[in-house]
Amino acid sequence: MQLKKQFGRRVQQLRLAKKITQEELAEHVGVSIESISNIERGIHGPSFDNLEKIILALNVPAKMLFDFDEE
Amino acid sequence: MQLKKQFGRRVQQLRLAKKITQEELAEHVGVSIESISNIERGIHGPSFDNLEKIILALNVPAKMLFDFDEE
DNA sequence: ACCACACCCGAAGTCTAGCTTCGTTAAAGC
DNA sequence: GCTTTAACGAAGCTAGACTTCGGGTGTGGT
Repeated sequence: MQLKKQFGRRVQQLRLAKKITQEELAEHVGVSIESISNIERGIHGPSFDNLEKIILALNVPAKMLFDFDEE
Repeated sequence: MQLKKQFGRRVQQLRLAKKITQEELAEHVGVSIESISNIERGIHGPSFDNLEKIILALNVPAKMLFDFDEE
């Protein structure tokens, strides 16, 4: 429950750093914009396959998405 | 596909570092021993809720489970 | 004032894959 | 030879990831 929210905030931070919209990220990942919205708000986490796609779309090392200290 | 295997190996490494068996980890996480076995072999990744429980069970920061460089 | 954009937020339904329970096999240690 | 640990397959269940609908909010541009 805690982790989803922390992860969601991290996705949003890295997405904004890339200056792309939720819709653009959704297209790159291959999911709906609502799914990205839900992930960023911590409603639910991504599947492991989509986690990998998010990492590729944001072009960051995996551990950066779980590095909550350097927010 | 790539990520599940890397993640699985990392779980095994950190579990062995704690000197606990798959069965003990399974009990702490609250899943079956086969599920832990499948995760470590990269058959499937954990759900986000169980990912959080794995982090707690191994007592490591989340990013350490995705830090594949320091294997 | 109006429109477009970006996003939040439900509700309700679909469906994948995470998880389970069976069973078998095999290596390592004592 | 017994026990422990873990790999591995198959088959079924189910939670939750994901979807589509619809409505709402705030901002910036013209």
